Amino acid sequence: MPRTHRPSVTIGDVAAAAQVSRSTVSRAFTRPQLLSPETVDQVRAVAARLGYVGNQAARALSTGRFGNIAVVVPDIANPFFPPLVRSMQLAAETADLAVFLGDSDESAEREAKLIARLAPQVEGFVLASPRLAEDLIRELAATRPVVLVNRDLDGIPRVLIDSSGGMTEALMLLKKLGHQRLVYLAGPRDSWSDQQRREVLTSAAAGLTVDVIEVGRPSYAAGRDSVSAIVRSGATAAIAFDDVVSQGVLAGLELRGISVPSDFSLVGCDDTLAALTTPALTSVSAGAATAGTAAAKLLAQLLDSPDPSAECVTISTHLVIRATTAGPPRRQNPRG
Amino acid sequence: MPRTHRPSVTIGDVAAAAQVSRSTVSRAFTRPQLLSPETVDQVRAVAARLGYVGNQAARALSTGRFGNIAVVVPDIANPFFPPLVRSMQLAAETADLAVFLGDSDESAEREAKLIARLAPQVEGFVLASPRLAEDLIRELAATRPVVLVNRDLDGIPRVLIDSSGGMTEALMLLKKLGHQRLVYLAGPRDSWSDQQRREVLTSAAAGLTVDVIEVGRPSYAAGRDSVSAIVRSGATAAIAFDDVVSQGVLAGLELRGISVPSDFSLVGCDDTLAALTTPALTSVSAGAATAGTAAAKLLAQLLDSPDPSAECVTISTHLVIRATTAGPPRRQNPRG
DNA sequence: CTGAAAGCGCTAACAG
DNA sequence: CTGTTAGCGCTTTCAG
Repeated sequence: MPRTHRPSVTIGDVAAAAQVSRSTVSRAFTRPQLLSPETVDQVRAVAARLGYVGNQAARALSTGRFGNIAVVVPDIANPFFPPLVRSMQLAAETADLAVFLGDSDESAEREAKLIARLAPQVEGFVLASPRLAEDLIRELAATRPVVLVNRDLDGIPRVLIDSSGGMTEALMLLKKLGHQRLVYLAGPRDSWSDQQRREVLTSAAAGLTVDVIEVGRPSYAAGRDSVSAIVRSGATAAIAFDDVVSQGVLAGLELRGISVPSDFSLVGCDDTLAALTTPALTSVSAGAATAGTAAAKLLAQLLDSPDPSAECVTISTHLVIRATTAGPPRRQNPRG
Repeated sequence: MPRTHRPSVTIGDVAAAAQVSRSTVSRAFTRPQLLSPETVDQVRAVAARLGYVGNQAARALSTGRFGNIAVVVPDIANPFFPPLVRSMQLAAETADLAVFLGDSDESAEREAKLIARLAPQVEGFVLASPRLAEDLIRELAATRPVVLVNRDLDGIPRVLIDSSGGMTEALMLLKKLGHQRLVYLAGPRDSWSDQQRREVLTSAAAGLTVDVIEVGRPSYAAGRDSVSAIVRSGATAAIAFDDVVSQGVLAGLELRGISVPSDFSLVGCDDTLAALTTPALTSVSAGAATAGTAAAKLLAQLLDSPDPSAECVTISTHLVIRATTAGPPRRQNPRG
């Protein structure tokens, strides 16, 4: 039955070359304990020589395991995610897991579609900053292992980057420097990170006045355009939802001749761009890479033994002080 | 033979319930034209009622088609790649293709491993800036459709971002501004982009003197550390292999009290960070997103009809002039 | 410890 | 138009 011809080396080829049965080859990889060490070595050597790579689809058909996971992010072009995805992929590789990437374009609907499309070939999901409704996530998680990143759903394994440490430090620093009034440039409302940051800032303000300015989808332009509102607020410092927004603010400030940090202080979040720019930004570190590794490991472990006890790993943050923070200007308002 | 039990409804269940053969069920989904409309409707109705979802692995095993492609990049954390990957994934989605992501960590060896691992579940590859040896790429391309990005291998479909336009413009601008001596901060030798840029700069120098400084793996630190060599060269302007290096140079320059652009002019490449920083960088646009879309479309088309004529789409570049370029400093110190 | 044989769920000739 | 049949490449009882 001649069909689509795929010239790849199969388990049969290896078996023939090694003069053993197919089963033996199979066992050499999946359950070497059942074979004599010499056989294992020999078979593996032959396999390596031939460049044999197990056909995952066939394996999956037989075992129900695909050896694939999917990571879906709202926007891979957002500098927060690449390190996350990267470390996840590297960690997945050591568990011999291949990874699908889904970019939902910040849309819950597209996220759902992606998940549905990927689900039949995937053993588990890593959902990074998912925009999906809680019940849909729970529904998915009932089906197969799901690890959340930066979304706090009780009972579902998750890794959370806890901004509160860094945020509090930022608050303290600003206070110590003498600022009294600041603004938070808030991110998307359905982002857990934003909710957390917002809460820390408004509840633990430590005697400072902090106004919230909504910038919507975090972008450079959004940051730049928020400057007039910042100036209007009379604040002498700002904390931005992320470094991209922060850069935008920096640009907007320069445009108005307000210089940082002498006239105005600025703190970003995530430390994605912060170290790479001039001036270097003060920022709350995020450890996205750490989170990625943790998520992959958590998922791999879940696949091995579907542990019902949902783990939650928390990654703490701290403030990295660079060049954009200083005391408030002498005059009451920076060029009002 | 009781094995891993997967409670899912199979084609057989549908066939039984609908009182038809398995083939009929199969055809109802894959080639409805071959069936009477009533049969199709009936089968589909039963399938829907039972919640039947085709098993991808089985389908793939039988047809050799997975509906999956893979994109492998040297480093997804390098800001050049996320927009590329993103647009590719979005384009792939419209062709109903799911995408695997591989990060080779700039290693040809890991790249080969990833490819081998992914190959059995993938219909085609997009290899972005592959570090792999030419013969290995050709070997793979003989097996299945492969689209290259920024690697120029005759006979293999590829999309090339042609820097020469932008580079030449940069040269012209710098010349017009009065610079006479500049340096090129060169990237990795096995990068096609670097080779191309290097050649344009050294061959089309238009009467300018251009020295080449090797920075190795392009990074912020590499750029920053190259500043002493730049100063030593006596150049009044630099073109960097990419924006990350460019940012590093900017930082290194500031550290020495050399200000940009009044004392020194700087041009980056790829326009990845350039617009997001303060000061905004003059940079050669890259159109990574355009390249991603083009690559995905090319691959999708190749999958439909394995056209032997290897297409090569070229994306042209231009210079985006921002704040880091100006004329060379005056010989004498300006007044006071 | 190793081989033989029976499928996993699906599709694709090939009849009828 | 529809059923029969023979696998895709792998794992896994079950014998030996």
